Amino acid sequence: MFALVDCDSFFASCEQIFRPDLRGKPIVVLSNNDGCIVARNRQAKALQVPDLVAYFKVKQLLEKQQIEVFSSNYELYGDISARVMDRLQDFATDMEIYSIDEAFLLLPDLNIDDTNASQNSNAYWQYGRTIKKTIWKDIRVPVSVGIGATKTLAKLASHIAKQSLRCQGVCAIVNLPRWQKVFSRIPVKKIWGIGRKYASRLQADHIYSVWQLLNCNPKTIQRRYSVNLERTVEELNGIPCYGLEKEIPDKQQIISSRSFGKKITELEPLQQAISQYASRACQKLRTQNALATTINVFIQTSRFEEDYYAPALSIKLPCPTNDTRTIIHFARQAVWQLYKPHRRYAKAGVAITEIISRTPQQLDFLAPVQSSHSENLMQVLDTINQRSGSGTAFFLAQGIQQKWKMNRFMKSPSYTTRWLDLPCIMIR
DNA sequence: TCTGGGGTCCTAGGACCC
DNA sequence: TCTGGGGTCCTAGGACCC
Repeated sequence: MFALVDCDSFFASCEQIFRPDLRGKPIVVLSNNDGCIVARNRQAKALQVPDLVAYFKVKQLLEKQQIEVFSSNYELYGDISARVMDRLQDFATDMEIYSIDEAFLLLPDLNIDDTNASQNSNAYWQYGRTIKKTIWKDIRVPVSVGIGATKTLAKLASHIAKQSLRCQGVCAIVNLPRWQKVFSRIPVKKIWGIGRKYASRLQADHIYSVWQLLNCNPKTIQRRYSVNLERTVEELNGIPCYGLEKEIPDKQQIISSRSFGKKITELEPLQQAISQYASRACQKLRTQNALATTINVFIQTSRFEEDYYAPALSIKLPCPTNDTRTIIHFARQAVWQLYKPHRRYAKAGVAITEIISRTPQQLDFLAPVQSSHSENLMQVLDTINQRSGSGTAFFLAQGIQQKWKMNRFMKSPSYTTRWLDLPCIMIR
């Protein structure tokens, strides 16, 4: 049996750990730059605060309802997540960390009588309750637990666990026929793997509820929709199509992008921002010991304004590399080409779209290779940032960070050409 | 004035070859 | 010049997830 353990409104719950006075009160957490709402606790949802809505649109509502608002703190959330995952290990024979706030657990055999479905279901429910109580007791994070024979059923169970108060945060789907009534009332779009588009196509075919989809012929579904949806139908019937994915696979692409707090119209700040993203992407690249062969650079004005301008440029690198300076160089060049003046840029980013692993064979094959000087410099950079916090060591191309006064550099006419790949270390 | 930041997989269609 | 089938590879776009 699989269990899906899902932290309840995770970011909000993390904030509450340090603000126990806010327990039972409505709170929301905002995205980067406080752009929009990314997490709401149960009380905030009850007050009709919508998800992923622009902050400015609901600011008044939030103030009127006295809803506490937090800027996001991803380092903190990562830390709490690691503690939750660590604790969950004790309850599983195997485990997959699915996202920052979710994990699939393969449950141990509970040694129960297979012929007695209701006893069976109760045993799993009790087990789920123990998980929930333990995580709350040890870490003060509320979780929901869904249990089922497949990942899709476990997901569905966790949805039911969150919806119904009677579940007390835990739902075990053991004997499918008993769930006909409940499944008939749940719309298909609540199923893992079914989004807006599939839901409306299914609706056009008069398939509305989970129970209806469960009773469809998988092969028909495959022909009419896709193999994925066919697998979903199988999984709903308790036939596993997906196992635990234990190993974290190396990323096939790495994206680093941000919306700006304030719109940018000038070229240089845009290039500094791009340099910043290029640097982050390279850092991620090096942690998986890989090299980039192609990057994609994009800049965008706001989608919400007229005359939306969102060009992108894909660049094949002359040789595979993970040297921040090289990627910065090409990324800046791309921005220079894409840039048009008199526009208000709202967002930019760098994506490393083609990645190769840095195996010895690859390096032999792919000459010329990075110099050892480059390797050493990147290692020093990463080590400093690991030990002293990210952003401690960087390149001048990324712009002068924090409160640094580097007027002499910045005002020099040759600043952009001569010192761009100069490494800098910030002294705190 | 202010509107997230990541990812994966599948499929259809075009280019090209025999 | 037109007609035909079978196959692979690549890419863009669509759909989904958190």
